[in-house]
Amino acid sequence: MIVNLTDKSEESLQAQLVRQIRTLILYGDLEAGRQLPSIRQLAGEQRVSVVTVQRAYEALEGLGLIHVRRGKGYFVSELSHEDRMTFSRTQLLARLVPIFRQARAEGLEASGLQEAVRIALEVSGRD
Amino acid sequence: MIVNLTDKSEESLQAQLVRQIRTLILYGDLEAGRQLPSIRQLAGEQRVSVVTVQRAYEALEGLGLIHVRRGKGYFVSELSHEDRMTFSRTQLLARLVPIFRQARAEGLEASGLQEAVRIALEVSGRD
Amino acid sequence: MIVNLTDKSEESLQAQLVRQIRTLILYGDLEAGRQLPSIRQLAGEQRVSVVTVQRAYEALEGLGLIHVRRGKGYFVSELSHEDRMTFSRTQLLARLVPIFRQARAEGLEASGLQEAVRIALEVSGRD
Amino acid sequence: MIVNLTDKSEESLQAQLVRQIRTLILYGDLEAGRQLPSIRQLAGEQRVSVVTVQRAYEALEGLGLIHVRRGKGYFVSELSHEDRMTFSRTQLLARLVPIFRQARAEGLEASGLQEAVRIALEVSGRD
DNA sequence: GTGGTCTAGACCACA
DNA sequence: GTGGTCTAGACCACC
Repeated sequence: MIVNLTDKSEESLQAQLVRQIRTLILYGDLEAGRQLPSIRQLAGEQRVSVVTVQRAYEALEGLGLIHVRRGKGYFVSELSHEDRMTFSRTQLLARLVPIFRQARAEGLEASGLQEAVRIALEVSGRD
Repeated sequence: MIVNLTDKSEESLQAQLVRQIRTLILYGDLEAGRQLPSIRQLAGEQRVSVVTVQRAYEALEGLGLIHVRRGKGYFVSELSHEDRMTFSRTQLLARLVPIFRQARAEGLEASGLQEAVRIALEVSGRD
Repeated sequence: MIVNLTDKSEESLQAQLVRQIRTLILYGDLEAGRQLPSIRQLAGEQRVSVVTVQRAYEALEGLGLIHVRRGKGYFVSELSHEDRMTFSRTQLLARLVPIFRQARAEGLEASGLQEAVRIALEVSGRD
Repeated sequence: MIVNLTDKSEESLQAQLVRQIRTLILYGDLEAGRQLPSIRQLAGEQRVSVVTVQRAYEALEGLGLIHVRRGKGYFVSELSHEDRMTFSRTQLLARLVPIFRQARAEGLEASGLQEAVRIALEVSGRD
């Protein structure tokens, strides 16, 4: 499983793990039912503490994206394509709303907001 | 100057100060050239450590929104309406792009993104 | 013999085996003197390790519900109907007391306790 | 703050902390708004790891019984007497139902259940 | 001072 | 082998 961790980011290692694995699952690179690397294995590979990986896995479990089978390991949960899209859209919405509120509070008009959104959509679509 | 701080938020006091003062300036409630409350005064009013205010002011200075005059205090920098809009839009853009990238990485199509944006714009407009 | 195991429960496989076989015996589905499936057979049927079944049988033996005959296998022990009821009631009592103690320590009055018990009895009786 | 930990119990240290502090709060020994001992202090006093205390505090926060103020510490949340009773009753109910179901599955009649409950209530009320 | 995060070991129950 | 729990250190941002 491919993840890239850096301690130069202001995002914690745990958070980086959660975000990246979340992406792998939602995008479909980790299909439902597949076993995740064991806590110890991933910790070893990524040179992080077991506790860090464990907490990341617990967080993903809390999101309903993975589940644990005692003595077996962690597995990707069953999510329909629709489930995944709904999940992504909900999370996206939760992040956008406060940002738009802030921008509005600073005096940006709807037209300015839309312009910024248009550019951001375009920029994010490249590369 | 009206700010509302709470130590129940997960946003740090410093971050709350920066965000709220930034909003006051960009929205125009604090016009250019006006003096900000002294560090000690604001700290006293808000029951907050001097260091917290100090660092918040430094952050705003780094953003180019305020400047210090030795021995006088902090003042709101000159920004044309256009400057303010540009500033807001730039900051907005910087926050939106990584979010959209993440959503795209999770498989959300342009149509799904736009749908979420449409809803978020509407929701954020109510207040 | 009918048991249902799942590795999605937080109850260990061993504990699930003990609880379910215990129920079969106490309810009378497994009459006294009857031979239990061999360790290997049950392990095979249930896709579970031999060790898991072994330990479950040992636990049931410790409870006095089954006994082993060297070279023959495990058998359901002789228990009169009254014995079974006494056993169930004793086990029930042992589980209820600490729970009630805890609730009392949290300030629940006798009336509140009884109300909760009344509801729990009703809810557990449906299905 | 008085807690008693033992590593002889099969209950984890974390769980013991959660249960005991929960009791102190619900019973009213720790009144609303009061600051809990700092993670480090409690860890030192009780000779447990900081992480153990931290996870216990996080669990209590998840239950809504305490909350954290950054850089200040953990504090007991505001709960009306009624809130506390509701909380206790709900938790109690959640523990009783599966126990009663199990007893019923083993053939205990309503009368037997009630008899056991009666005795348990009495026993738990002594000392 | 506070909590938040992290490390590198360790022991346990369970499979 | 797996996860669950624990320890005893450590560094950081924040107050």
